[in-house]
Amino acid sequence: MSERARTPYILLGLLCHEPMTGYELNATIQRTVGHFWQESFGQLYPTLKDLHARGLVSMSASAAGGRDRKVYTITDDGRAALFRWLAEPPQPSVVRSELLLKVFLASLGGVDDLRPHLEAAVRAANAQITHLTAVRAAVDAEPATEHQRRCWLLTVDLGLRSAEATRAWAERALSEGT
Amino acid sequence: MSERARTPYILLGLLCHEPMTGYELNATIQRTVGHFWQESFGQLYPTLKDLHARGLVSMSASAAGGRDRKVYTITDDGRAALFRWLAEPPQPSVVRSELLLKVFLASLGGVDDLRPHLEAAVRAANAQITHLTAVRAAVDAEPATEHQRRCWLLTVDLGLRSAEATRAWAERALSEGT
DNA sequence: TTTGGCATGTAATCCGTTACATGATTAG
DNA sequence: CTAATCATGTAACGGATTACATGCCAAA
Repeated sequence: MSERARTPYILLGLLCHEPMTGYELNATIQRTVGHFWQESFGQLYPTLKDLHARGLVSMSASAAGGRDRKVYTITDDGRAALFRWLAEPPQPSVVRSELLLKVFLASLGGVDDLRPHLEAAVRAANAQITHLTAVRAAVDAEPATEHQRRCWLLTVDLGLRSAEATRAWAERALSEGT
Repeated sequence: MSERARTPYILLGLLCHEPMTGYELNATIQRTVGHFWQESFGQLYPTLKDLHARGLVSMSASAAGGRDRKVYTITDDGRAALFRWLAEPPQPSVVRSELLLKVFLASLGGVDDLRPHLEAAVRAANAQITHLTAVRAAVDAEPATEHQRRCWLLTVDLGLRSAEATRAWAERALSEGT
């Protein structure tokens, strides 16, 4: 398993809760950590295959009713690998904001070019706030321990703070006439 | 020029101000937009070559004193391509926070594993705030128009707000005992 | 003289997305 | 019947990083 790949760990982490298919893993990722993490099937399935080859997950295929279904279960080795990774300091995320790049370069041209971008940013931030507020409400309904819910809410909370910061920033920029 | 590549535009944008070498472009990127954008030489030099092949920049090589030096200047075509791109709605940035992933998965294991990560996040946010405060002070010393400075400060401002939001979040998480 | 800054580039690798390809089941 | 959901995968491509390779100039 390569050093920099992180897809394996989100999969191992979710499989720690319960065995799942690749399809279900994808849905769970979107539902729980979708606001700060995403995977594609093109990445997910090969990683699952690799994890299985390395013995970090076990797999039970059932072509029940003709529909393919491969349920993956985490192994002790998988759990050990996950916890080793969790203890390592997280790599700082690479930020690359196309919005800020266009804001920076807006000094070159007409100011009016910037307004639609900022207005879109406000709309996006509002949508994100709406979404995360709904997620926050939904967390309580989840069948999980108090501790699990608190960790999850923590991630939602930073998402909300970031979205609110972005909204406030964009609104101020708009009101100042850029 | 491929649809998704954005490296060409940061280069064209900076070359709009003044002709530069690849080496100088890299330094300028770090100094001005380093807090939300970064490039590597491995990406920069080939892109410059490509831009030249497409006539979006012109190049004058001078082996003055034995030291290689290729100064790139933006062309009218380059300026046109840049402004077309600037008018397009910015693509939302892909966020993938390893910190939040570990926070989310911390529900699985010991709470103590999370503390060092959060403390590191506070330190990183503080360092970022110190850095951006210095940048903000330095912008005034730059030889640029008022409008240019305002656009630049706008990007610094969002960086500061984000860093402050992250710091407040991490400190609260720590004080709540996770 | 040696370190650090200036200066340019290539090769290997890789993580990841998008598009493609296929098919069963279920609800309306 | 048909659309949405469940379900699994491959191939092509691509942007980007890292490591490698080279060499001059100036200052300490």
